[in-house]
Amino acid sequence: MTATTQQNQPPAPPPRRSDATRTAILAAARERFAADGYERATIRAVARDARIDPSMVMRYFGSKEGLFDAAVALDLRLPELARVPREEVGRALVDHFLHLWEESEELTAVLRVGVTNEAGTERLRAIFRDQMLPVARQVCPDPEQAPARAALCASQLLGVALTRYVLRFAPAQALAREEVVAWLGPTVQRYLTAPAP
Amino acid sequence: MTATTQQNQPPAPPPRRSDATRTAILAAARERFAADGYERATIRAVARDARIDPSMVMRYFGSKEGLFDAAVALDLRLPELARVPREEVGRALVDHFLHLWEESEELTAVLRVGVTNEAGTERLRAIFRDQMLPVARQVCPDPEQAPARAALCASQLLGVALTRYVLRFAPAQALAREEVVAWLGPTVQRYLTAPAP
DNA sequence: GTCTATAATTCGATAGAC
DNA sequence: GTCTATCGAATTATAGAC
Repeated sequence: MTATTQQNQPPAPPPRRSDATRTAILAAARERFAADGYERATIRAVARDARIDPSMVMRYFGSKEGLFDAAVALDLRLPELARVPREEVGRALVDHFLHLWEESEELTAVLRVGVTNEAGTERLRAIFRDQMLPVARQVCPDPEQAPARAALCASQLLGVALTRYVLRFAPAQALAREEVVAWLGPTVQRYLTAPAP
Repeated sequence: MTATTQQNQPPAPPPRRSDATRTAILAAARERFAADGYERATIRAVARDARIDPSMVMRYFGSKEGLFDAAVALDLRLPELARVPREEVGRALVDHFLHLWEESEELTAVLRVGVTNEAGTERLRAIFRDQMLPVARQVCPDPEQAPARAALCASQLLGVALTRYVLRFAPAQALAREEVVAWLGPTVQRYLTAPAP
């Protein structure tokens, strides 16, 4: 079945007939990378989950690294926080991150892969640099301190994700999301806006 | 050269002649697990670093998992903190952890492995349960809240180690250890002793 | 105790028929 | 676009000579 009925939708994405296969592969890849990390997430397993042939993964994405790059295009959607009052940005950030983490497996995938794969590490560094750092630059008093403050925020946000969603410490999972926000919100707020100690 | 001159030292460790090989293997294993994680840290590479034959590793430790178990016997030495005043335990904990992390590769190894290997995850959970939790029980006001407060501390301590020593975010590495202590000390102190929000 | 040789898998990647 | 078949390399683990 060829895509016959499309003549002019220049800005709209051209719906190729292979898009379904493509997205199925990517969804399966995210799941596997999140559950197993880079090394143990095999192309064969991804293909099995997507109910296609392993060689299709190679055809679509060229290599395992190409598959990872395509599967994890992480947008933290931090500009959504642009309109919260300056003194509430800590709570908002924590709440936003927890929602992000729970609504998709992409963050778990990139964290798990980032710990054992060099390309994954570089990806995490880029996300920090391009998405977290600008927020700190905008919020914190002295722009020169922005990198340090952003790094402190990242340490707490990644740390809670690590204990809650990757290592799954029982007491970390037992906390309700509102409790985590109430505890960590002031911490992140302080890292961003409090005078340096 | 056989160990001839030992007849009675019952409590003292019997210095077998193969101990040197054994410790060389373990040191190499820690290094490899810390640098590469579980999957990419091969027995062959460990043996090469220790300048022995790969089959010796199997003979000494039975399997790759046995090697990991033997290589990472993590003692956080937290009882050392028993005598610091209650209101300074936050700073002391952060300082202690940073020293631990910088003086050996064992913590990096167990964290990296814990993220992608189930046995490693279980090891990290055990360390949290047996070493971190008791400190919280001793310090925090309501013992019933100890697990939650210990989990919060772990999230910040593991988070800063993650960004500093594993992912190596540039701004996280640029911070001096004293700066990290000054920023995170109050955080951990609050997680342990401040009234619940 | 140490080493050689190799078994038994598993993986990423490729070639080519249909 | 999809699949079969397979290559070449790497791994853990074992068997056995010395």
